[in-house]
Amino acid sequence: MQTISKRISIPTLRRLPSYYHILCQQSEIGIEYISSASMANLLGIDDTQVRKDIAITGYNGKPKVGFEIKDSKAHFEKFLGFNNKKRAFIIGAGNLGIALAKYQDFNKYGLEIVALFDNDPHKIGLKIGYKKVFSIFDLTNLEKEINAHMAILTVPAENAQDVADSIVNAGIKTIWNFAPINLRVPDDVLVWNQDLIASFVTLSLMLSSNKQELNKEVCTLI
Amino acid sequence: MQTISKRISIPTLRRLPSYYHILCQQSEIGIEYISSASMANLLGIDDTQVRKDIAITGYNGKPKVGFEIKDSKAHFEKFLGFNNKKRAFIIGAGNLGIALAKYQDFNKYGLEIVALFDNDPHKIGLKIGYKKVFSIFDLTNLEKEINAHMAILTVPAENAQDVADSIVNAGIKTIWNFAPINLRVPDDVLVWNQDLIASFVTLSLMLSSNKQELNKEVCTLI
DNA sequence: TAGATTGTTAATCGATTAACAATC
DNA sequence: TAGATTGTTAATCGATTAACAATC
Repeated sequence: MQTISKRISIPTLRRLPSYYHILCQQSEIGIEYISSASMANLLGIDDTQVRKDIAITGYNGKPKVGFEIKDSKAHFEKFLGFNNKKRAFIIGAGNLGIALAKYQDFNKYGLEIVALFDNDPHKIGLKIGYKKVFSIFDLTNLEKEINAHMAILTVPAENAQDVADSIVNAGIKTIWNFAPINLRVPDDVLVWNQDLIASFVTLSLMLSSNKQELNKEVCTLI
Repeated sequence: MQTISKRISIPTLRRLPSYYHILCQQSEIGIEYISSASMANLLGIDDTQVRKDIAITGYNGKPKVGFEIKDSKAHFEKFLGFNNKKRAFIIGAGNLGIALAKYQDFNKYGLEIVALFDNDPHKIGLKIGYKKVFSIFDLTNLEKEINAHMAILTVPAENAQDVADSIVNAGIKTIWNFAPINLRVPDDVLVWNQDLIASFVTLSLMLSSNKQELNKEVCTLI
């Protein structure tokens, strides 16, 4: 298990997966080494940033040659915790909840979706792939049994606060929130907002207000 | 039409939708005024930030009372461009593409999804709600006819670069990219990454590395 | 060796927060 | 009026970028 000594800033944490994506892409085309300058160029950022970010994860490049792709890729896989599975419940078996439940790739990155929950009697008992849809009233019991690390909240905005309360009551401490709403939760619960509406609105603001500056800009929304 | 004099920073742009969410919530419970301190408290940020952010959109609060909710809500609706419809194509009629196509709320916020595209002959011709699935080969022609403002890319990572090339060739200048991959596009094309895998990875890094600091923290991922 | 690229320290830049006069 | 809250200027903080010695 990796021990992180220095605190890693959120901007850095957000960039780490991008480096991993690049290492994968380069690995596939059979390249052995890549420089921080190449990575920076692909991402539209500064090369010093790349070296600093990678350094803080505890990996070292080689002067003169750069970063060994296979080796650093393996390092990232360990550091990013792909083998350390996090169990999650999806709360809300609507279109988005089902789409996320069916998204196979999550597994490769350490996310194991174990079940779905809904309040619609017609949905309870259904199977999404191998994952069963349970009644929201069974959440507390199943959490006791399975001890999921997080709840992925994909219910309509109107119900999101009530459902968040149930999640908190069930003892789950992390909510990945897809509802376009500001949840009120106790201090020890982490809410990670993934508001696609806000994301779209921000994008369209960028388009209308900052158009002249967009060239060469690639925006990451994590 | 709103004219923006000062450039608005991306962190500010990302916070604007949150203020709107709060105004909506407060409006529903019938409150007339809200102070920047209350909003800041709900979002876990500083109240000066709230006042500065709102000021830059051209709205003014009232000393002693705060921000008039109905009025500022209307201001935000105009400023955030909800009535200025942006037409979009969804490229990739998989689970996620279909979920987004069925998401009614986008319309209220100015996003009009007009059609879907796929390369699977079994999907071409299907209707998702009122939206038809076209062949990816029809993209250029339909873009000439409809002039969509953006492409929402929801194909598997393996095909994302090829499909992005088609999107660029069709003349679309904005890509909202849900594929977990770094796209290469010409300088005049904006890529807005919405990589849910990277988002999950960042979240799990937060959980493992910064656990002690998470209290009271609410994270927005836009 | 010379040249390229690293890791790291110092400088810059910009965002956040503090302080406070202006205002209803 | 007094008190609360605003808008804004100044100070702080932290992230990004520049500079450069160390290294293979």
